[in-house]
Amino acid sequence: MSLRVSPPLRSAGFRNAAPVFAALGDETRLRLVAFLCSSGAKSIAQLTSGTDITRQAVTKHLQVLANAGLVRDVRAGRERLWELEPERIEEARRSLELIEQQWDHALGKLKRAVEGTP
Amino acid sequence: MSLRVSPPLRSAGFRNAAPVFAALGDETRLRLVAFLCSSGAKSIAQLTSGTDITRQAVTKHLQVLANAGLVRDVRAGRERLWELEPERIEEARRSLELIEQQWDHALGKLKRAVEGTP
DNA sequence: CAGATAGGCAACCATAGGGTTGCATTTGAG
DNA sequence: CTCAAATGCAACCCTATGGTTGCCTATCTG
Repeated sequence: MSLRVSPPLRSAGFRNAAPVFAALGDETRLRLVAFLCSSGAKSIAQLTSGTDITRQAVTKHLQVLANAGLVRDVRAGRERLWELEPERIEEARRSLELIEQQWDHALGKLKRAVEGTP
Repeated sequence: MSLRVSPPLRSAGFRNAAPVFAALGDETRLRLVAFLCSSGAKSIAQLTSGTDITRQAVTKHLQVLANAGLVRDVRAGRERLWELEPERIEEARRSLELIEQQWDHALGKLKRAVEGTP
């Protein structure tokens, strides 16, 4: 056994999902994402305001999110607006969905049998 | 603006999702999860075999996954079997779903208008 | 019992990651 | 033109993290 993953998971380009999850695996970044997704494009200063961390820290976080393809920047005059890139979120969600499906396929039958569902 | 997230996202206990994403944000751990989800419970030795890393490294990864609630261990004689805990996967998936919904709510109208959908 | 198999514990190492401070640069507003 | 706002760049700090090696413990199996 070589941690060989079953075909459906492999074909899904599962390994590519790790950087996205890693980017989402920080509370500050998760807040940034949540904020951006509900409020549209914001500048760095706007995103920093109300936080207890520095503007540079926020910039770094945005950079991480950008490298993961979760966010995109748009220059607007002297400010730089950041907005969400929902495709990657969707990709990540689908990856989790695939895992769940695989799980159901491998063990769900037993579960269904126990629960008495035909 | 204080990175104040909108009510639906807050009520979802969004911050709790960060550790789960962080745990999934490593390729090795992602493989472990994928493998466990498709093959059921495995011992540490089984999970290590076929990997280029050490058994102790695998143990550490499993510990991280366990701390995030993604996996659970069951003692069986002299070996320790690890199995997936799909609830957290489901939680994480729902978090992403929420973000997407929020995004659609905030900007989807514009999108739909552009695409000519009534 | 003896040996091999499965795992636990702990120290140690190197690098990445989250944050900060300090200063330079671009650009909108008077 | 001048100044303040919005960023960019870079060095630096500390801790977390992925990984290793070495050794000890538990437990099947013959």
